[in-house]
Amino acid sequence: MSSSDLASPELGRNLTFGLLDRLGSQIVTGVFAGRPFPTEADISAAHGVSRSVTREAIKMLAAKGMLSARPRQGITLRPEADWNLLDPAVLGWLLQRKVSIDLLVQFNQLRAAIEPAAAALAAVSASAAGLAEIERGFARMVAADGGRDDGLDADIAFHLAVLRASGNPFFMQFRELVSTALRTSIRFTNRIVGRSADLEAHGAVREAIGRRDPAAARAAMAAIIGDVMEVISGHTELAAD
Amino acid sequence: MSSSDLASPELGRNLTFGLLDRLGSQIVTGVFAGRPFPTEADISAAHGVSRSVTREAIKMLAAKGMLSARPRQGITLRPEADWNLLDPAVLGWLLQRKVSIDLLVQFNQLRAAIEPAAAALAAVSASAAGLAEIERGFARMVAADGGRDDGLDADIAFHLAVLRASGNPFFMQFRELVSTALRTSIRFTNRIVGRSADLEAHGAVREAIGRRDPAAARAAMAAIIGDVMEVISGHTELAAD
DNA sequence: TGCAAATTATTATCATATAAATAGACTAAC
DNA sequence: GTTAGTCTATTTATATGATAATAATTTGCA
Repeated sequence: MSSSDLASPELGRNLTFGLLDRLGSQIVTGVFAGRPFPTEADISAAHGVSRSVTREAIKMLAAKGMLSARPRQGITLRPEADWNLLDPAVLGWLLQRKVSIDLLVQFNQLRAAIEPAAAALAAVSASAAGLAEIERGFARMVAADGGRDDGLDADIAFHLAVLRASGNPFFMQFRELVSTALRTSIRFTNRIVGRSADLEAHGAVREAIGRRDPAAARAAMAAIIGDVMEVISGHTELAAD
Repeated sequence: MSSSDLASPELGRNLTFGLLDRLGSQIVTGVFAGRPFPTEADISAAHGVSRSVTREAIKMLAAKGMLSARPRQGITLRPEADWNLLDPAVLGWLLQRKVSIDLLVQFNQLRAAIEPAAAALAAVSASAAGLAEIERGFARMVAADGGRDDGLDADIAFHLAVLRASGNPFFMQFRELVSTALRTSIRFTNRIVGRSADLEAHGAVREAIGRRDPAAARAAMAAIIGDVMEVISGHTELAAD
């Protein structure tokens, strides 16, 4: 029932965040799909909390584009198109609904758009600190060398370092999505992080950025994600849902 | 003092949303930069509203990643890296701080990553309805033909249609950013929407998507944004801030 | 000094009362 | 019969006061 570890760690901190988490999950999993959304009073009663707690949770969901409240009309579910999907909490709830291949494909389509561009930008404008962070991420991947536990974390650290090195704060917004995609991909595909081909590809990104070659950095990053995408689509028929 | 027209239209609907808007603006414009964030009681007093209103506004800002509240510790400003920059409201506040060339460049770097990818996806998988919407957007641009008022709206409609036609809901998250970037670019650069070269470029996107040619669609969209970027950087030295 | 307990400042929660907004029904005027 | 106005019921919006939980700080003690 609790949300994925991706979502903000404070989701269960208190009654309000707990209710937020439960409602967010329920909304995303379609519990309120056909029927009218319950009223403030109903929610309070159903979850055994005061109106203040309910109202604050509702307001948070409204801030994420999921609900809207008006006098006499009540609380209404906003269309899915209005949800702030890149919000880490929403992303977390989304994974409870469907850790489907579909969602994974959509994640990686977005990664395929963002990460090569970030790599190219990083090649042009990464600071020394940014380059060092990329270097560290790669070193960790090398050290983890294959199936070790740290391999995935190192992989994530590397990709986040590239996003950060782009210098564009909007690109950093995708860190949760990228982390999630990597964590989820690996679970679904049993891909071995750090296997030689993968390591080589990451090395090419690191090298191109260090060499200040945006085109090569872009291409190398695109290759990494293309590989992932290929593995995923290879599993499309297998995985049930 | 009121937020940009981009931000949710309901920002001034009631006391809570009004306070949300004012606090969001103040935070983004750096009013609380050096000093500790005021307490719940201080905010209530300063804005002449009850604690409920204050708490609900605070909770909404927390939901957008901007604030965090804990007993005894008080309300704290979260680092800018945690803000949900793609949230339409945050985006709106951001434009009040600095409608700077910097921000415009960052917007268009993101557009350059997203929109060509969306165009390529649309070429592969757009539905008939999606194609029709793109077609309508382009027709509107042609009809507006040059400096007419509808030109900008038509331009925006075209770009949003491509995002939607991609079929990936995550790409649709960028509609506010794209709309804003287009509206802002035009104000900053006096670019004439619908001038022949621009129209031609948009026609190329439409045609490539219709022809189901992802590579051409990607290239044509990239060209459009490359043009905008060029005009913007041409103004980099001119605009003061 | 170092640890434990008391203090205190602040948010979290609850309960209750009143106000405001609005959808929908009803009514009256033209 | 259609329009505009009015009423009413429902629901959220706002206000307030009391209590609980939390954690930083201070105090007291060994």
